[in-house]
Amino acid sequence: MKKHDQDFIRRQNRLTVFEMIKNQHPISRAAIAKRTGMSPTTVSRIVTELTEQGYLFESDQVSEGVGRKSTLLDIVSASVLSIGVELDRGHMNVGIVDLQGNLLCGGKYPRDPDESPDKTIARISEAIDGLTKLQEIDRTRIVGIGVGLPGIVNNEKGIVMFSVQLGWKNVALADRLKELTGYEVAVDNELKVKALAEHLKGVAIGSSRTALLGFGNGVGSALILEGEIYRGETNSAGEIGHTTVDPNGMMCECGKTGCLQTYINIGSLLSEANRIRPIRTIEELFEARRSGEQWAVQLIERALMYMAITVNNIVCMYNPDSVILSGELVDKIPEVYEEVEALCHSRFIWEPLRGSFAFHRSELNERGVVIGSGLLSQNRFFELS
Amino acid sequence: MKKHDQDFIRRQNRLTVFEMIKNQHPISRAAIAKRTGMSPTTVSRIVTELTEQGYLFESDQVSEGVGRKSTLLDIVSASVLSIGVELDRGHMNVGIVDLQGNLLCGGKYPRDPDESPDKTIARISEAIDGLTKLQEIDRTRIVGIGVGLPGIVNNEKGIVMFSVQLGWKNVALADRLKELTGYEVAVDNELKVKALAEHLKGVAIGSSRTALLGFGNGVGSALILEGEIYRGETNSAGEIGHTTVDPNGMMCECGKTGCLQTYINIGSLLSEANRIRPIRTIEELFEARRSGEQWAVQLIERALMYMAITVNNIVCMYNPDSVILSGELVDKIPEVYEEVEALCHSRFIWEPLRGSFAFHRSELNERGVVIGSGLLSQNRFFELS
DNA sequence: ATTAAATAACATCACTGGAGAAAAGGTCGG
DNA sequence: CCGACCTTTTCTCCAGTGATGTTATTTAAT
Repeated sequence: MKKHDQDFIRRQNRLTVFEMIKNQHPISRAAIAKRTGMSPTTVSRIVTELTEQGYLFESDQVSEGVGRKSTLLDIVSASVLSIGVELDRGHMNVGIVDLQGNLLCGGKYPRDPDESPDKTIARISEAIDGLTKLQEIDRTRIVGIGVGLPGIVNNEKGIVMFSVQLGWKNVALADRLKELTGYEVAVDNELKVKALAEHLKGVAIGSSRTALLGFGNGVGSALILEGEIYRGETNSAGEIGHTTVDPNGMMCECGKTGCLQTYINIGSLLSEANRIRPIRTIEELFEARRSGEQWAVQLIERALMYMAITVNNIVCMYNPDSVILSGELVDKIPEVYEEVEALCHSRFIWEPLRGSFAFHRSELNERGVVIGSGLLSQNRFFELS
Repeated sequence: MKKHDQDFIRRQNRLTVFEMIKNQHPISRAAIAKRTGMSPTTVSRIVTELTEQGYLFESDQVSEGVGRKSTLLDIVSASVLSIGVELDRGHMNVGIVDLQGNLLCGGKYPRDPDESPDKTIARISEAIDGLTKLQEIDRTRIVGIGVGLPGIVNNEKGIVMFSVQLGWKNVALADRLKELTGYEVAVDNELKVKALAEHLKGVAIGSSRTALLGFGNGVGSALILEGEIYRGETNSAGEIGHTTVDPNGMMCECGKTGCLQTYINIGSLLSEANRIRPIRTIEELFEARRSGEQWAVQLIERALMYMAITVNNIVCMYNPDSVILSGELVDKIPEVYEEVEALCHSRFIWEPLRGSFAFHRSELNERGVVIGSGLLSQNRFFELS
């Protein structure tokens, strides 16, 4: 129910042109006009404006057959920079991301799981100071900070509602970090920004409906619809960790029984494994399976089956065009992706939907959250400007 | 990546004004201007135009305190009519729906489950002829036909991909019906249009994210996002009947095991019941439970539990602001709604999401599909005009 | 006299379309 | 073989269209 006026048109068209160049560079003015349906005049005017603001440059002259050469336009990728932050229980990652989603520089910092929010926020700020002091970075080009973390986030107000992994509850992360650094801060759930990154710069470029699944210390999913993160009413959409997959199953920390996460969480798998014999890491567990220990075979096969079931349930409900598997389990253990995919295709996907989507493994891996957070904050910036 | 131009603005603003009057009638020009942010001039101009086209009329003059009286505007509800059709295995419903979602007239017609598509389509056409011959109906105001049916539908092309209930596969319903009647035809899944009806005229007015669940001969769900049906890639979003809820469960007709529908389908419940003793209808089954027959208690309680689990899974994935229960089971058996709601609130909804959504029972009941189909075709009409 | 609703006349501004300059390839006659 | 000429394409300039917004005016109530 919002009005539309000339200003809206202008901003929208500017954005359309900019996005098109960002995604399909290098490209000529004429090609943009053709593809968007705008008149060449309009495109030219917008391009002039964007060039003056330093976002674009004319990269080359190329002959398209007969006629005047077309001048190709390209993005000045360093014209907009943002800082991406990944917060997790035991570590944090900070990086500087450019317009094209490249990680210009970055660092990994350990974090004490019991660290207070204030301490962590201060250390993020220090890390940013450190990175931006590197000479190549033009600090005036930084438009904001994005933070991705596990847990439920109020993304509008930038508040971490609660995060089991961080041990946080009701932390006004955005406000405090903005106070400290002066930059605009966007906060969101890690899987949501990771999905955004894969959609914009990873394996799901061009997809209209991307579903990303994260199998790791938590279990979750995220959905990108027409380039936008689907959030739901309280930004909790995709919290599949507590969907019930077996009413007779184990007790979950949430107080229900048979939650999905009790079957495929790394923590749950390890604690189950330790009923048999001491197992420290998930790699050890898979090693035990490879060497044929029956209990490990059973435990892991059950987990893999539930992962395939989860893919099916996601596909039935979201009906996406791309499904991406990600998370520690997928990144660290090569067979997880392959076996889940095989299970899906052979048995667990409802037949009418087989082939309705592309199956991918995360391409950006552990850089996904940092890149996604950075891109999120850039998106926020462009929406406003 | 589409251009925005003045024409787009104009259409959009016209629609905005029209929608606002439709939803908040009666309302004055000034109030519309305030709420949309448009200038009074623009609103006045659009109102004049819509009035000339016969969609609006000035209903009353009301003094809002000091100052000139405001003239209230209202919808001419009969200015746009459409035909809603509900197709099901054993019957079909046809009705005429006005702008406000009122069912002006309608009829129920039996259908032979083995009837061929051509026969059914011909009978729909006859039924429409019958209804439109009623004198009160201004046939020139009818803008199209909407059809809702169980099954997977290609809504863009109006093709019924397949429908177990109707026994149809690859039927070009829209094209054939358009040929026969001359009207534009929109086709969609019954739950999707039912959700649309509840969102526009039923129990979920004003909701931004409505999830509707249908428990009946099939099991399904539909999601309305910001007033639009969420369809997914192949218009199959929300097909929860074949999400897996118990990998060790019963064989489903789809070839997988433990599909949700094997637990709560009316058909499945009856066939399970008949292992014990002959049971014809779902009412009989619930009667058996009320009289304390243990097998019936168990069977039904299991079903109710799975319904609650389904609500939880929907809530976790879609994170809606409203959840609507509908379908034959809910409509015919009063305790289903109450018990499922009780189960949800006491045990089955993940704690952080309790209270994040409103729980409703379908308000339009068996008229929902007819009304929704009619409104769908009206929406289609307004998008184009 | 003041306030609010509706309207009329005028102003603003984003896009369009046509004309024209620039630049390259193709064609054709000498 | 080569230069003149034509065609095609890109891009820009300028006037024109049509949407909304602004300001002033009329009407009606406190």
